[in-house]
Amino acid sequence: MNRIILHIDMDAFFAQVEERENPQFKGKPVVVGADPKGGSGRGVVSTANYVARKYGIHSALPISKAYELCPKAIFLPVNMELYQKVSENIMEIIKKYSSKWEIVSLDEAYLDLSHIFYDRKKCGIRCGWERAKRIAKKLKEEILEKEKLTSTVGIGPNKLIAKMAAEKVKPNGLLVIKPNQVKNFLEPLDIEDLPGIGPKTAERLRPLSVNTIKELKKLSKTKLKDTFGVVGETIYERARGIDEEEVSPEEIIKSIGKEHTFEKDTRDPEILFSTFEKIIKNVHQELTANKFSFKTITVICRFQGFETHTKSKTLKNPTQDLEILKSEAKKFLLKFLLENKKPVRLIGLRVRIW
DNA sequence: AATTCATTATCAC
DNA sequence: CTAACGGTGATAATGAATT
Repeated sequence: MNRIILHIDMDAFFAQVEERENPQFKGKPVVVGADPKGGSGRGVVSTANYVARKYGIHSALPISKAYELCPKAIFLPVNMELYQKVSENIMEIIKKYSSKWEIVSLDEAYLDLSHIFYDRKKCGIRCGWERAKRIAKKLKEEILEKEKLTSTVGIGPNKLIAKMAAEKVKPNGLLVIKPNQVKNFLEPLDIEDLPGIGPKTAERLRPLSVNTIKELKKLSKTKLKDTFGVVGETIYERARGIDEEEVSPEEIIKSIGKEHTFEKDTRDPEILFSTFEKIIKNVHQELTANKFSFKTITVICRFQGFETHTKSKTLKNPTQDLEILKSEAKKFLLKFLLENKKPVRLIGLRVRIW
């Protein structure tokens, strides 16, 4: 079945919302994320607006580096409640454009517009893509009108192409890639532009003289499968623009967790255990609020130097008992401290839902 | 021998 | 000291433990 899939992505979402709320920020570099603390902050950048990006600041960049690149930027904490509220409004708008939608995150969604091929007699199959483009313009306009925020839309024959198209024309862009354009669109792109190829995978491909998708396509399915396993096969398909993933709002949570990075690495048991206690309670709270039981408990401990370890235990039977969670989790933390004498950077707890 | 469990690695947002 | 590196969640690989 031929499809028309739309992907919409809000431009520098968190930063743009902050700019909307504080018009005096317009034209200035805005960085939403951890507190830089005069250069000693430990977190990362959540979102940088496009002015800040000119300084080389981007998502996931350590906030200390961001501060170094542009100390005069406006640094703001993440106001998640605000973004959540704005996101809900936007998603309500998006959902009106097709009954087949999928919310990916606070600022991203897919729409399946395939129905426009059929639902108007006088419009033959030929004009489907033109109509999709009109719809996208309308959607972008409505969001700008009602929420005063710009977005970028990509349209393609599947989710993969729609997403990659949007990625290429940010910010405030609109790009339609029809089936016969997929090959030319993909081939010149860098391998890291392909969803699923991150820094590690790219690092292994570049020495093989594989830097573009065109070059990636020279590798056989067998070679990719042997080198990268299941992911390798997916990469093979994606490099050819093949993606059959449906647009659907499935959302089955499989695990819940909380973690915390300390301001300074520490071995102080008071700090470690009181923080861990809060984490445990938070996880349990989340659990009971959703009437979930858990069966597997995983404790994460990251030491100085970023050395990260996990310990996990699967219970005989699923339970909701806070006391079991507490005692098992604390046992693990204690073990970590006995096994490893380094100061602790992060502790975390995750449970697999039953 | 097959399945589950524990751990690490990688990716995305 | 020469990188800096959050929080949340998913999935896969691999080897060990269990059934």
